[in-house]
Amino acid sequence: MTAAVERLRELENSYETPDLPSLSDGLVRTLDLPANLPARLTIAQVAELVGVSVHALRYYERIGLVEVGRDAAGHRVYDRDALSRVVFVARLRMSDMPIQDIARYVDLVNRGDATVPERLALMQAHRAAIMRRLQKLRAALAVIDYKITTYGGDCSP
Amino acid sequence: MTAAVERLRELENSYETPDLPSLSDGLVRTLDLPANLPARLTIAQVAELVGVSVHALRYYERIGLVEVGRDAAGHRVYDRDALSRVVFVARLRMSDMPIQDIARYVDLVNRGDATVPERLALMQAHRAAIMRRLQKLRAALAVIDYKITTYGGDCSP
DNA sequence: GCTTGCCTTCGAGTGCACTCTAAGGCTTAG
DNA sequence: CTAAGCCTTAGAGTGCACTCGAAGGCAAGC
Repeated sequence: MTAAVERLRELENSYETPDLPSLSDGLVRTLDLPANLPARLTIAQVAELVGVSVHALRYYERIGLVEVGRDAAGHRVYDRDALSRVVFVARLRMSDMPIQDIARYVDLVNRGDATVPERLALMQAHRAAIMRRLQKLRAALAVIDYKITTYGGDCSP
Repeated sequence: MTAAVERLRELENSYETPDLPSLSDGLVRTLDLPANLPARLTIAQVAELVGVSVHALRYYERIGLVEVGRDAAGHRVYDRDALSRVVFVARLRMSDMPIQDIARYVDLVNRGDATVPERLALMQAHRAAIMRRLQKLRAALAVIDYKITTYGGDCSP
């Protein structure tokens, strides 16, 4: 558990975590859920915790990304499992994975162990997409820095 | 001119250009336009060169991001200026700057030198946005790598 | 008992950035 | 002469990912 967190930090640092203040992205940047969380959360609490809107949470449920139970009053009750799922989905969204791909992945998980290779392939493809995105962003950043430092402020490339 | 290109490379490298094959992003990653380009290009040539669709180019013109001349037949003629502008816009889009912000910037440029500080501020704000985006992507990448390496393939966070 | 404030559903609406369609014009090749 | 293959316009359509609205349920506080 703590080892997992350490490994995460390690991986994260190996990609040059910058010196900017690390914005709180809700739970999305922790690997294990905090142990002191209540076992059953309301939709508002999950939204706050994970950093997405309640609207988005309901939407995720509607399109089948998460299953969430209900209490006697018909209100959603997020248990540990549901919270895990939400955090997972939020992470993938954070890296711009299209909802459709996330849905596909979730579907594969629901289909059972036979789909493991396909899931892995999906993740690896997404990893490659993130790498490309990073590359482009870094290039853009370099251009913008060039523009800022040399100054000028015109519209030339 | 060559010094400028060198400086760009330098900046780019200072952000750890990864070892992935650098995708051809049209002209968007070069600082100076190649000298051997024809002085007047058709919309299709610009689209090919810059890596955006002709539809997008027309759209950019329609919303006022670029001004483009016409030939006798009413066809668009992109001169050096227009091409510069397009490359500039494409670069900003590449880093996910919203069209509205780009339009604002272009508008400031058209307004003249008095707007220079505001333009600089806009660029700096955008730079900060890119840094945040990079940060999030790196974090997401770390999580995904963790998932891929430890394997498992489930939906837990 | 009523207001406040959270929650519910379903369906419709929004914003962004294109993307495409329809109807037509010019130019060159066969 | 005509067909191919570019281009033009205005306006409508698309896909994504939410986001909101309307109408109503339930529980706590005044």
